[in-house]
Amino acid sequence: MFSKACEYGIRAATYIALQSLEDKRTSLKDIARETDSPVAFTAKILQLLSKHNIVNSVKGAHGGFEIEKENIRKIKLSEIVYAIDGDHVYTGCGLGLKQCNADQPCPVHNKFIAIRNSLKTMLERTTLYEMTTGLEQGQTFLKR
Amino acid sequence: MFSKACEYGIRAATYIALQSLEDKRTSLKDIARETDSPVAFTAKILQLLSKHNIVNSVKGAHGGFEIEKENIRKIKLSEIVYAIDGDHVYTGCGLGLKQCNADQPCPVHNKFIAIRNSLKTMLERTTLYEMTTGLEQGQTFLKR
DNA sequence: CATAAACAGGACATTTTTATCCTATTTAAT
DNA sequence: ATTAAATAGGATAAAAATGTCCTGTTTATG
Repeated sequence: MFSKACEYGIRAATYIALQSLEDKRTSLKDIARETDSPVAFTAKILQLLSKHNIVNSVKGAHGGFEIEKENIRKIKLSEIVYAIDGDHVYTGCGLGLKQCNADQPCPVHNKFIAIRNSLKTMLERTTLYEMTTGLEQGQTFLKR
Repeated sequence: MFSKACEYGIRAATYIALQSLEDKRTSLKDIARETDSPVAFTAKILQLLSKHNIVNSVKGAHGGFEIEKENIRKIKLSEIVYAIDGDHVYTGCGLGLKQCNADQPCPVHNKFIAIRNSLKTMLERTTLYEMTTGLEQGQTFLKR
């Protein structure tokens, strides 16, 4: 569904959100450990998320990553996916045709549209905040 | 959604089905041309589909690929996807966790399950025959 | 001011996916 | 029998994705 980079990105953003809710800034090292992701690769992805203003990065000693509390309930999964994987998930043809639309559709155009729309809707409706609920109580997990 | 190989595979199988409905056996060369796919790569994919008994390959002069007519209405898209991409589409965790299930779910487990189930159902319900309708009349396309 | 902790980013390495090439084998037709 | 048209399959190449390393810069703190 998503690239590895995107999977790591969602997990990282979720962990940062969880920490930010407790006013804790968190370091790359911690993020990678708590999401079971490769450190240096995660660094690249966080740079991306930072450039897209999804996370704030703070340099220097006591630096790290954080998300403004008020944004945690605003940021949607769709924004993270878009920042990392682009809009391919939403727009690309299921059979890989370059040109595939209502006028010149592939044989499964409409069926794929339906699936993709539900995926799109889901991603657009799911907030980072929602992602964090359950993590504290060990009901959901970001690694394993 | 699917790998390139799988996209080519679905397009190839659909074209072969279309030809087989008219009792025409079709060659790799034709398939690749009519689905705008790389010839040699398509050959590999057709070997896979042949091993999975989705298409029949006939060697030698006047050889090529075909699908038994009675099977065209039986073969589902899900079988083609499974032959090429395996079951990853259905089973893998949306956030890439190795272990993700109802007991130890990732934060979007249920939401992904829903999407994937609708994808699974769609693939299991769509037959190769259904893929071919519309191609003749230029209502749907396998290239472009 | 010096030091250590932390991110930024370029360069490089590895792995996977995609794609090509070549030779062998099969088979119809002359 | 020979030839030409096909697929099979191993080896190789190219491209993309994933992952690592190193140096530079920033910043809090002693």
